[in-house]
Amino acid sequence: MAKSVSTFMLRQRAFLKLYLIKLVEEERLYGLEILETLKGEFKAYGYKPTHSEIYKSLHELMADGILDRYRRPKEGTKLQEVVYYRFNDLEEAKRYKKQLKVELDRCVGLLQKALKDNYR
Amino acid sequence: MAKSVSTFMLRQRAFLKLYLIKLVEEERLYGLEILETLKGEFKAYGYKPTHSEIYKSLHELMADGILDRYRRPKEGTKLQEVVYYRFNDLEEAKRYKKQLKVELDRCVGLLQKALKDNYR
DNA sequence: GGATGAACAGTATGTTCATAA
DNA sequence: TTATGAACATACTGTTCATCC
Repeated sequence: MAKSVSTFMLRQRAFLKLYLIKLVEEERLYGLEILETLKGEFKAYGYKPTHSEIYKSLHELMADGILDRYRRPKEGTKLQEVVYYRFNDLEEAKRYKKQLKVELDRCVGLLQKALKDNYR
Repeated sequence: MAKSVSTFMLRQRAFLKLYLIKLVEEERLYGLEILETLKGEFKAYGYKPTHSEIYKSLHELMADGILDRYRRPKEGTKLQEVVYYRFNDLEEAKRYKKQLKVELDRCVGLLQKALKDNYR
């Protein structure tokens, strides 16, 4: 059930989902940790995602069947439960990544065309 | 009265305004001719602007004080009047272009980071 | 039918509120 | 206070409608 691709630029949601897949591959983080990690990553690029976009992106990845979630006590503590994510369908995740590559290339091409056409 | 810059990606409207400034510099075209020209330009990039985005972008450039408009019979005909555009404030146009350059560079940087971080 | 523009509708995304621990 | 999520509000953009040649 692929979303129809936005015609002009890729949407923030799609961009975040790509990074969420990467983070789930690499480390175990819960929602707000993910948020802080990504804020750090993108700070130099003037982009600061919000908690609600992160959660919505995670939920969308679950609706896509790519991730699922489990509750577990936060590292170090015994009491507070937080939500972690893992892959439900790794093949689907790979397919999503591959698709995003095409879209990212297209968008870079469009923006670079604008730079070429309008400057110097 | 600059619009606050979208944090994630530049908006379609801003992108179109940049190209509209370029077209007004280069040739005299009215709305639907501009639309067809830009459809041709971006076809290879999977982007197809709509007539209503073009008109809204033109109107916004007038509201910004950058362009103004005049009616004139369509080339070749005597009867039908169409709307052409010319610069009202060329300095402001240059300022807009300069600002967009920064934003385009930022966006390309963000997308290329995503390519670098997520693929090979 | 071509040209311009406005109205309307849907979607994308940010801000605020609710709940729990 | 931190964590999660939903609700709400707004911004962006595409589709449809209206009007005028």
